[in-house]
Amino acid sequence: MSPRTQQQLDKIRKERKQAIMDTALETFAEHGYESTSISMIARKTDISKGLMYNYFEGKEDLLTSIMTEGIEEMFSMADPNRDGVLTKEEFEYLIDGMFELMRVKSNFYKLYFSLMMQPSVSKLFMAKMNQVIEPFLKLFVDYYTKKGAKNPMVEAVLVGALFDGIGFNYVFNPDVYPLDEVIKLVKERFV
Amino acid sequence: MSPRTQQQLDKIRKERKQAIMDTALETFAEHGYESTSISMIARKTDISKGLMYNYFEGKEDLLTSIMTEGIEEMFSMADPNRDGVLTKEEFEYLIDGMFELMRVKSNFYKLYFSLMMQPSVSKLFMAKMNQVIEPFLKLFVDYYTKKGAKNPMVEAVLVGALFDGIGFNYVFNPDVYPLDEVIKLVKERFV
Amino acid sequence: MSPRTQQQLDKIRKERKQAIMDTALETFAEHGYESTSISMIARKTDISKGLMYNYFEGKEDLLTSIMTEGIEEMFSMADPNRDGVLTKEEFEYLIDGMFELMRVKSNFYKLYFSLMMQPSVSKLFMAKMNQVIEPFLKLFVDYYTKKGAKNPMVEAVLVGALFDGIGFNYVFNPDVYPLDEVIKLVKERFV
Amino acid sequence: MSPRTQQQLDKIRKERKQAIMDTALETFAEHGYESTSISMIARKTDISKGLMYNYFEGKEDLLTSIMTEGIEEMFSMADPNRDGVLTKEEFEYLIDGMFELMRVKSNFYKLYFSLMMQPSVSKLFMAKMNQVIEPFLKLFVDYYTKKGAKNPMVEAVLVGALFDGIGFNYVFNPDVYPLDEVIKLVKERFV
DNA sequence: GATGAATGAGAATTCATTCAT
DNA sequence: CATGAATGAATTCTCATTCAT
Repeated sequence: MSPRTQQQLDKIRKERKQAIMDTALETFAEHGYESTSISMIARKTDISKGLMYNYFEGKEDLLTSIMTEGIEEMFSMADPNRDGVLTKEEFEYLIDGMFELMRVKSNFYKLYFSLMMQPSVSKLFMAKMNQVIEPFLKLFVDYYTKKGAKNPMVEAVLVGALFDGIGFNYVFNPDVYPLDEVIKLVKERFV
Repeated sequence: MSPRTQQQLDKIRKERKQAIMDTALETFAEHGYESTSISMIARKTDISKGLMYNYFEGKEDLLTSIMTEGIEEMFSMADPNRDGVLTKEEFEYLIDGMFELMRVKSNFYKLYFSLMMQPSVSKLFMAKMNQVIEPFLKLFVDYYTKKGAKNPMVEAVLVGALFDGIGFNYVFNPDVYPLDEVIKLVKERFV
Repeated sequence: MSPRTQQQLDKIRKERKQAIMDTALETFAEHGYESTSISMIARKTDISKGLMYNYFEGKEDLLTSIMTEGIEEMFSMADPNRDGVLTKEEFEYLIDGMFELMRVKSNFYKLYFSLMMQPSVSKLFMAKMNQVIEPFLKLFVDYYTKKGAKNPMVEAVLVGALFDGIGFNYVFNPDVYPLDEVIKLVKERFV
Repeated sequence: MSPRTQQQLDKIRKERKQAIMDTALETFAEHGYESTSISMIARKTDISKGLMYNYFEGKEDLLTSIMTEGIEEMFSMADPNRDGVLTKEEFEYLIDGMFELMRVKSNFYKLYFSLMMQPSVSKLFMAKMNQVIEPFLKLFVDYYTKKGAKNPMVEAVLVGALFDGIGFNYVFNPDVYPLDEVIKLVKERFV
């Protein structure tokens, strides 16, 4: 047996780190951050408690890593800044993308929503999330401005609230929520 | 010398109990249910930890009491069942009532939202809240049916999501949120 | 209404004190000393917690009072020292008396046995109980000496153990224990 | 460097667990189950409170483990079921074994007796103990039947009470109790 | 890297006792 | 005399984190 190369080690490390984060996200989403113990995550990931601390500085670091990754992923997947202008088709496409993200990353959204509710925790992520949200808001404002809305800012805020509300309702009841039809209606009414 | 009369005792009990519930609601809303300790509440209410248990069976009972009271208040304040039919004016009035409630009881809403995010806790209140929400949903469906909407149910669900989303955004940023204008727009767009 | 006389007050006081002790004995016997709370006793006796402390200095004092009373009662009821000599008939009579006492005062015996098991507590009562037991033991020794037993002391000790054992088994299973037949056999074998 | 092997871990766990159980048995026997705190046991075992919960689910589990072990040990050491029949010699041997056990495991017996006194706890062990006691009782009944006793069952019950009583007296005064002579007399009188 | 034993701070809860009324 | 609100110390238990191996 030749010893593993540095690259192999890096790969293992990266994969394991991801495995921990995946399990943790799932568990945080299911039981909440506070109610999830490090032991639980370690057991589910099939590693020892001690090893967790080799990959993350602690529980909070684990949470931050998950959230950061999720936010970045959101940012990269749904980056709207192609040319800074939104056509009708692009708006619709963006809406689809957004809700598709919720479908695929529903655990992330669950966690996100639950963290937003705890101001003491949320400050950590608020800033980051705002970096994601703001460009969208700006796009919306531009869109409604161009459309000649009386108060484009408010219009944009309303759409933002709508996305949050639908997401919020959907991720906690994915099985019964009529997401597709709701999306269709959103498009009719807000695009 | 002589012991307190029953009335005096009742008064003390009622006031203390309310004081505890007020502090607890505030603290739960600020830090979340899990992250709030009984000690914290006791300290803030300026009573001993032990006394908490004279008034509530435990942390969960305290939470339940707060939520039950809040839900009942909500129910009584915003009871829509006058004649089971919603005119345009009544719909607008109802919207105003709803958001007024959020303004006044923003801590309750914060707590409500945060609890909904924690499956472990939420089951307790889901049922109760649904009793409150369902009649509204039904009213909305009727309203949109009468208005001749293609898909009244989806329309109602969308309004529900909108209320959640606005509430959610508002209670966590009450100072900067343009609530009045958003409400106005909701009325224009959804009534 | 004329105020109650001192005698009436004394009577009330005495009766109430007895009522507390009765309830306490019952509850201690049922749940054990440690597991019985002052609140529980107060509630059952239908008085306030505070009043308990008007009658007893504390939980331990209450226990001591109960035990002292019980032991004294035992002493007075089963006092064998008529002339210091035990005939066969008297021995049998004494045995009957003893077990009759267990039947009537089974709660006291339960408590007694359970306290004896906790050396830290028992020291308090050991001394007192020994004052009760010793004369009996002496009587037994005399009896067996007169009967010409090889080792009267051991004989007496054995009878003592037998009484304890039967009592112990009986008070914890009074419904199924064949007390009468066992007593009969004890007499046959040991008188 | 390298983590401990499974064997090392097993050894540590087994030893620690046993150490805790030993201390706990001693302390329960001395102060009673209720009056013994986890802290007390941890301090005596020279480990942290928290570690207790690595080895036992809680105080009750600790008690159950101790009792189960003790009962099993009793069962295995004093198993009378060789051929289901008891000769005179075997009976005497059995008596010796029983009291030898009391001598060696006097703490277990103390705890056993004290638990039997607390109905709240006792139900847990009553069943188990009866499994141990019943075969003995049956043996005794057979023995006395064969001996032609008028009422073998009562005879057996009496012997049972005697064992309890002697044990009870002995374990709480092992230094002064004339156990050997009492045993001798028991054999003379009951074998 | 990897393990899980071990710690210690802190959580919820209980309860004997005190005391203002 | 009587009440029960109030306290505070002690109890059981949890868990993030450390560390010897």
